[in-house]
Amino acid sequence: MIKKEYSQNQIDISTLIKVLGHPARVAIIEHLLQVNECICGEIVNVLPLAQPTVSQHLKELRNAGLIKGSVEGNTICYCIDEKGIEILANYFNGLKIQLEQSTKCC
Amino acid sequence: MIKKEYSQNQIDISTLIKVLGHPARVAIIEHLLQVNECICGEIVNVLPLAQPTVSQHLKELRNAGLIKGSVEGNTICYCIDEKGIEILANYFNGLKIQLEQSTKCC
DNA sequence: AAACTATATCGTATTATTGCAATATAGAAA
DNA sequence: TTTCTATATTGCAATAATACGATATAGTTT
Repeated sequence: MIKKEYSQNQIDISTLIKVLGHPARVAIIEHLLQVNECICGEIVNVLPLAQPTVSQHLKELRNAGLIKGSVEGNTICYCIDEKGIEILANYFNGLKIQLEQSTKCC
Repeated sequence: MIKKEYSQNQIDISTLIKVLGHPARVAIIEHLLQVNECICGEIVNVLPLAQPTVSQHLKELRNAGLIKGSVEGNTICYCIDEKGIEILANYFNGLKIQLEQSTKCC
């Protein structure tokens, strides 16, 4: 019995991944990618969700470092935080490369 | 009010992403990557979880197309399914590339 | 066939996530 | 300063995810 606990990396990356494990948050990222930046209200209009729910999803994305929001007077302008996306892209690319180098299995 | 529903792609990719949004399932993938292939029992020994729980996580990974399991007599040999990993790697790499091509924001 | 081993499934308790109405906050406009 | 507009927060109900003991299944060994 080895019974290792999860490594900090495993916890960190799964926590980050989890944030995009919801269609609303994927839709937000994809919308921001299309329009480059937009105010919160636009996202509320685009998604099939009420304003408080969108606000909640935006908060999670922000906490995770996947989007940034900057206050502009009355409104808040959101855009993608490249760093978060890059961490994810690098992680999965790393897995893919390791896979390519390993021998075929069962 | 535009209020679009999620696209099928958004639903599919978020569903796939979600499967890796748990440290146990990340740990399983990473272990399989290290050892190339192994029987279920080994994963039970490595993770800090009871056998039924591991079995459940393996099922989810398998249903999502992230691992494959082949029966070998009494035991089941699991290994990574490259296709699932590749879908994820490609998705995030696509986001990253689109980001690099877009202009800086707020 | 009886006992053993490896894995899966069932049932269920616990906890986490999601969604939203109601409300708070804070800047903008009147 | 009142009203309006944009966003956040609170409280809570509904649902989903997680973990595991108990048990089922199926191959293996004796």
